[in-house]
Amino acid sequence: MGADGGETRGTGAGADPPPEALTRRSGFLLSALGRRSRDATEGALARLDLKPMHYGVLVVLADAGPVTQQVVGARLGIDKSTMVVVVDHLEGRGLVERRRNPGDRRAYELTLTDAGRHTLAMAGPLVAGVEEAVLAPLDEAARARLHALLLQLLRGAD
Amino acid sequence: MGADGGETRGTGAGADPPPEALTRRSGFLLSALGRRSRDATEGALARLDLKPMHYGVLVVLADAGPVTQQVVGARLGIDKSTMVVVVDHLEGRGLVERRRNPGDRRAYELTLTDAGRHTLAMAGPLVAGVEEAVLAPLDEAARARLHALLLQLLRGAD
DNA sequence: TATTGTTATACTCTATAACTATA
DNA sequence: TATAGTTATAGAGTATAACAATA
Repeated sequence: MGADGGETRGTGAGADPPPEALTRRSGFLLSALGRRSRDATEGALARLDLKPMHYGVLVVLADAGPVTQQVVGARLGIDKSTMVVVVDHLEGRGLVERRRNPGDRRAYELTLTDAGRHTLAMAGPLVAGVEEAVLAPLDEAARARLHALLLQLLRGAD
Repeated sequence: MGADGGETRGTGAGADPPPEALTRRSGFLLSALGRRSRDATEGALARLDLKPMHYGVLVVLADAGPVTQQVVGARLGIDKSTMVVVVDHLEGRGLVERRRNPGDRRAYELTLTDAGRHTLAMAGPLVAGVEEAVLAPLDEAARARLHALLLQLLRGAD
C-alpha cells in the first residue's frame, strides 16, 4: 500500500474518514485513489465479463498489432503463467486468437478478432465513464494538471 | 484496477512501458502509481516486521487514543475478522494492548504501548522516505499541487 | 543451454458465515 | 434481537517451480 495504513476498501465509501495523519501523505492518497479507481473499473467491466487485465490485453493488441504472449505480459507487468489463464479466457470467448509463429514455433502470435475489437469498443466508454466519476470533483483544467503530474511520476521512475 | 489494463507489478519497473492508450487515462495512472507506492511502502516497513495495515492501526491509535477494534477497522476500511489477525500480531509483539471496556464488556479498547509508540516513531521516516522516492520527479510546488488535487478527489467522493 | 508457453502448486490477502459472550 | 470479537473456511490474485516443445 501507499504511504498507507491499509485501506482495504471503502476509504471514501461510507465508512469513517481516515485520520489526517494518513491523508497528509500523498502516498496514502495515491494508494487509496488507485484502489478506488481499480475497483470501480472492475465493477464496470464485469458487465462485459472482463477483468481489467483482460481489457489491458485487448488494448495492447489493438495498439501493437499481433505480438506474443510474452510481449503483452511485459507491457502490462503480467506474469507469463497468469498470461496463459487470461488468454485462455479471451480465446474461449472468441476475442483473441492464438496463432503459431512460423518463424519461432515456440511462440504464439496473439491477434484480435472482430469480436475482440467490438468488445474493446464497448469497454472503452465504460472505462471512460468510471474515470469521469472518479474525477468528478475536478474541473477540466484541474484534471489536465493532475494528469500531467501523474504522468511525470510514472515516467520519472522508469 | 484503475482505468487500467491490469498492471500487476512493475509498471515502471524494468519492463516495457505500457501503451499510450492506457497512460492517456488518469485512472490507469492512479492505479499504477498507487500500486507502486503501496509496494514500496510494504518493502520499507518489512524491516520493522510491519505491513502497511499494521502501520495504519498504530497511526489511528496514536491519533485517536484508545478505541475499539471496530472503530479502528471502520477508519481504515479493514474487515473485523482481518482486524483480529492484525491486532493479534501487534499485541504479540507488545506494540498494542487489548483491554476490556468496563462499560461494554464485549468490546476491547486498543491502546498503544511505549514500544508501539517507539515503533511508530521509527516507521514514520521509512514511510516518508518512500514517498520522497515516489515523488522525486516533482519539485516542491508540483508536489503541493498534486497533494491538493488528490485530496480533493478523496474528499469529493465521500 | 536458453526460451515460449503450459501445468501444478502454494502463498497472501480478504471476505463470509457461524459461533461466543455480552448487551 | 443485536453487537464486539473470534474462528474457520473459501475465494481471488499472483508467484514459483517443474515440464514440454522448440530454438
